[in-house]
Amino acid sequence: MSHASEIPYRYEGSVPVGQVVGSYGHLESGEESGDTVRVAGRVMLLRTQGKLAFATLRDWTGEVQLFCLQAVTDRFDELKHLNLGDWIGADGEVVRTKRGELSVKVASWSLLAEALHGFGDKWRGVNDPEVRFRQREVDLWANEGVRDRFLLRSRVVAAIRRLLADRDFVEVETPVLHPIPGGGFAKPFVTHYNSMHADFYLRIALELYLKRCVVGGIERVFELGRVFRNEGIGPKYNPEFTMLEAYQAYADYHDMAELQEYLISGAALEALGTTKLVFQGRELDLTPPWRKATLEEVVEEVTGVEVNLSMGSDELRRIASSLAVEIPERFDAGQVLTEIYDKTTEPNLWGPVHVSDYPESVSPLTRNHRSRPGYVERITPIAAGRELGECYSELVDPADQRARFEAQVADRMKGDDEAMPMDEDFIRALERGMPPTGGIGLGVDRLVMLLADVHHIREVLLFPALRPEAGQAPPEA
RNA sequence: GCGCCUCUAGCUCAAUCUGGCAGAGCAACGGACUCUUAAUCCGCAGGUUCUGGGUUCGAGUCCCAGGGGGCGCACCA
Repeated sequence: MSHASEIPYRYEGSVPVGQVVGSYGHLESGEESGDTVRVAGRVMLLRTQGKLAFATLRDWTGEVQLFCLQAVTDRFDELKHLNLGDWIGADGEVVRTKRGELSVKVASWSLLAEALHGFGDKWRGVNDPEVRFRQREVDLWANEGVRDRFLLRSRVVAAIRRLLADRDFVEVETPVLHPIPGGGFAKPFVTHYNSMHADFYLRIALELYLKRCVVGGIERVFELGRVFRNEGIGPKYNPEFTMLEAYQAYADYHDMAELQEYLISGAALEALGTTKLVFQGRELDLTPPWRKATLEEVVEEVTGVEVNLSMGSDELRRIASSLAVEIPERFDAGQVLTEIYDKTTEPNLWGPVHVSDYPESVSPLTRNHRSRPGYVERITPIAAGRELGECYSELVDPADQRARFEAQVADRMKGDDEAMPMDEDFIRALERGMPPTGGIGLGVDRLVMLLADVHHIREVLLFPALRPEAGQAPPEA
């Protein structure tokens, strides 16, 4: 039996439940306020008792009890037969019951939506991951804390925008469809543009277009957007994720490390009210300034082994082997050094710490170090054993950039399918003159994971990537 | 891609180890109840135990194959 025809098109004047609870905390048990309010939300629990009924009504600001009396409440018998999960709106006086529960004593009410499917065990909700992630709407209202986590995410993103605006950064939107994938190391998704008879790539990074904005005179520019990487799914990996990149003219990587601290600690402060948090049971203090250390220093701290790029490839490979780190044949000394750091050190840095100065061969868009040959000016902010982002002194010399791309193309020929292709458009932009510029990248999902204290990226993505459901054929089979 | 684990009522889970009538709570349905708080009480109903095959007098349970899902590894800057 459908009640669709009863559902109004509009429901006016309802007050957030949290506001009702906040405003009438002073009522004594058994006291009636004399004030009538209208509330709306989902019926979470229903306790009927003859000529009395109590319902728990939840909206996105909180819960309040509905107190219903046969003698007072319209359509009382109908109300007693609502389903858990139905949406209703109710008008009534704010009272506190004899047993002390703040309530709306319902005079009249309207059905606003019917829940035709159950929503799991009323105490334990739904555990099945298949339901939690494929039918997230169920997870959002059946499981404690899930919706709050996404509200937290929203606050983090809003905070990042505001903090950047406060430093005069301008937000832009650049193409998602790229003729040449660039700006990072990753396998792209390929798509086809019918009217151009050409393949395009979903972007793997924002970098190259944003730098062209700087060349064009947008001196502080950022984009907060989705990027796509054709990779496996894991606790920290989803094939599409949200990345912040920001570029600032006249700044170097130290300035950008400071910007990272400002954004990360500022987002924590705005979203959580503090920069001192607990992640997976361990304290983490994001209050700036963060410690700075070179890559070699942190490797030595964690492993007790001294490493240095000037040791050369053979010596570094011997060290890697002694630390049980496997190294692919094609790696050069810089890649070996970075691999040792990635495998042995980074997961053990609780931080927060800025790890600085990476080998040139792993950073083809980054400017050479001003005093350390073979290195580039790159800092990675690490907290809780994870990389939150990147900070760079950007490479601005077009000739150098061309040489780096050529080295990448050579790697690609050797079988590295994540090495960057040549991008002539980008080089031409640099040839028009790019001022000294600092850049950052920040993984928004991983930042939210840290602040929300969850260990799986699925918990901070509303609709994480899942295998297509069996039996769900694509539109064009 | 490799390894491990898992699949029982709408939901959350027992029964599986050690083969012997497939169960409970919640939800649903019917009823009682004027202060409940995961209300309580009475009643009723609910199953292709993921699928297929095998062993056995007898399989939810053991074996094989397949499927869904999870976790780990690999991939992943």
